Amino acid sequence: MTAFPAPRVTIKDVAARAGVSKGAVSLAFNHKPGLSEATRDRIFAAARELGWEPNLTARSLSSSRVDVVGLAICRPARMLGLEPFYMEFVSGVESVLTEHSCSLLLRLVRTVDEEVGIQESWWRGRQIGGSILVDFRADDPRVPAVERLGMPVVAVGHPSLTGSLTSVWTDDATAVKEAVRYLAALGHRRIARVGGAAALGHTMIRTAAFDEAARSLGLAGARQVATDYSGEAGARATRSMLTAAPPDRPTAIVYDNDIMAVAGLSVAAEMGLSVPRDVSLLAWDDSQLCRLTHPTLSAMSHDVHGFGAEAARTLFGLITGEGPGTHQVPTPVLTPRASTAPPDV
Amino acid sequence: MTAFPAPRVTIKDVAARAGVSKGAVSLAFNHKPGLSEATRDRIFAAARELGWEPNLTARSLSSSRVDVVGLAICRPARMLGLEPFYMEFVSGVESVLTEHSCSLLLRLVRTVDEEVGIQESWWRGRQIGGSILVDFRADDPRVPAVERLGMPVVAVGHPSLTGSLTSVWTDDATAVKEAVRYLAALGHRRIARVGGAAALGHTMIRTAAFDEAARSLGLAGARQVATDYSGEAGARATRSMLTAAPPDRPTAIVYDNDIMAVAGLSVAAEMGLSVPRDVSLLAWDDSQLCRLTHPTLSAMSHDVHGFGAEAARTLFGLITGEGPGTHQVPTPVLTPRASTAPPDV
DNA sequence: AGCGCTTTCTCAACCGGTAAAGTCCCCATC
DNA sequence: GATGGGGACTTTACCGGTTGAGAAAGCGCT
Repeated sequence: MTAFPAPRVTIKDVAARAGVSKGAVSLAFNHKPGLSEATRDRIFAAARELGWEPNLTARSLSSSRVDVVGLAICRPARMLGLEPFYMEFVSGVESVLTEHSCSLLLRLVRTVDEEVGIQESWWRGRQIGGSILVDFRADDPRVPAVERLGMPVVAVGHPSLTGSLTSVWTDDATAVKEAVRYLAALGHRRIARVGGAAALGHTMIRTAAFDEAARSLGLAGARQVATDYSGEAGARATRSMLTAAPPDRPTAIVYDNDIMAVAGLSVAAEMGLSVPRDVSLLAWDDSQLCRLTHPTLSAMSHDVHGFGAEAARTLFGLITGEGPGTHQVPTPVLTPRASTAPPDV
Repeated sequence: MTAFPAPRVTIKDVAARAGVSKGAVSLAFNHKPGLSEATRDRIFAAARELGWEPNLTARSLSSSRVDVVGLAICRPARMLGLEPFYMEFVSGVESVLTEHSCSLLLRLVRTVDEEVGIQESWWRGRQIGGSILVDFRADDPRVPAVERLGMPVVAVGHPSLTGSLTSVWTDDATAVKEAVRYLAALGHRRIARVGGAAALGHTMIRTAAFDEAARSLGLAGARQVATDYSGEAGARATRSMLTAAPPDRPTAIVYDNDIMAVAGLSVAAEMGLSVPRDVSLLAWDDSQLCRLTHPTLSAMSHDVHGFGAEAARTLFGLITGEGPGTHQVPTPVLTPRASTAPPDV
């Protein structure tokens, strides 16, 4: 990719115009002491007149700072488009990056291994100053890889999955238990859960928590399945659950995201079941979507934007020398709407 | 943002290990002639052993190539999360970038003016080799700005909006007319349209096309409103349209995206109206969402992934010296599903 | 043996900044 | 009146690559 034939202005031009050395220009633009107000002003004026901004490439070469952070997301494109989660997460990340005039390098990948390669390239090629890692799985290959590289990263996931990496996480287990307890308190005994991708760590955590909650509440009819997070999979899972003979049919279903819950809602409608009379549905992540359906979807709400922001903040802390640690963001809370009610006995 | 205290290996180390000069290493890694097979192999072996990859920062400094393209998206974060369009678009862009080992610099902005600033900074700071511009409006300030900068960009939008910039566009006007003709052919006379943000160029184009189609078909009851693309706005618009007295009430509604169509569907349900018997609904962009509702939503389908890919391809063409031009991608086509039917007279 | 031509590498300048060390000048101090 | 200490800049050496101008070596040919 070659540059356009545009006469680009450099620090030298600015220095010449302001009648100073380029060192002085550098000092001025980095707000370092050692320049008089007058000179500083002259330099800024010259820069403004010439439309100059420091070449970040050159800057990071000599100062070995890189004002870019990486984020690779690994999900099939088809699914990504739909999951409100990521865009909201990204927007949270950006909100913090912007304050530090830092940019986000985004990459969609197909596999974790591909991501490992990307992250290595980015880091070795000095393209990024650090990275945010999402979607951890058991024995995630990214953990040893980034440890080996000595690359600053914040891992978005439960500390049990992220090894020694600094992590930002939300207490999914507690949230799942709250969801189950809520449905049980409404009177539901046969509660089902349509989970996300089985390989993902937080799915495993939620699955375990669901089992535990069901056991501790003595819910014999609890069951759960893993999907791929897609609406189709959610619809399929719901259909399969709701076609069971009534004594086995769940009276409440918890979904791992909102897309699947929406799909579940329409499967219920298609089967002539009324929500919440015949079956209660509870979504996860609570994007705008949950308020757009009829009935509106009860959900475990989660400040995804804030989650992203916290991840970015933590990354900055790490890069500027704070030690590693784990940062917990608020646990998703139940937001009851119209899709949950006591079972119709 | 300072680098970690990691002993990073440079081209010099590789050269030393392979017993050659750094110029030789550079030749090898850029696949340029002038090296024997044997040396080339030795160099690659040394690089592999040391885990070296060329520092892209240094490379772009000396070669003035930048393997990064920019994309700034201007929509309130709240809305972004939901619109499947962007993530799908981005994934299309990425699919092409990846082939060129190029990365995407993403930024979410609040206003066009902010975007102008970002793009200027990116370009002047040599952060990007070019940019993809989306969401054009009338007299868009980005057009003169990037022309002045001489920055390679591809504008995603109708040529009438993008001035002299190379553009990639889809024929929304024809698609709108097809939608209206289809509904009219079903027998609808009172057709409404819930449009997107009025300030956006493609909304204006669709609005004009809708008017023209209605006039040419002699549909007296056609009407349309502009919204902000959000589900809430879609719900509000639908509610206001459907509460009109029956002789004025539209029997079919076209939406500018799928989120609003989903919202419209639930408003109909909430009002006790049956879709498509009492009212037909037609969505736009046709993401997975349209197949998840009950009834499923008829939609104007659009290969958004391919749209993004074409934009990226065009940008590469531009950067590598192809002249400007306009590239049209396929017009959205009608995909009838269960939400449209003849009106119930 | 001498000449020209390749092929294969090396060398050194340069890209546009940063940063540490150095220069100058002015002013206070003993 | 010499000394010292800052402030305000300038100089210069990098950062880690690329690039074009040589240089050394090998080879065919007269």
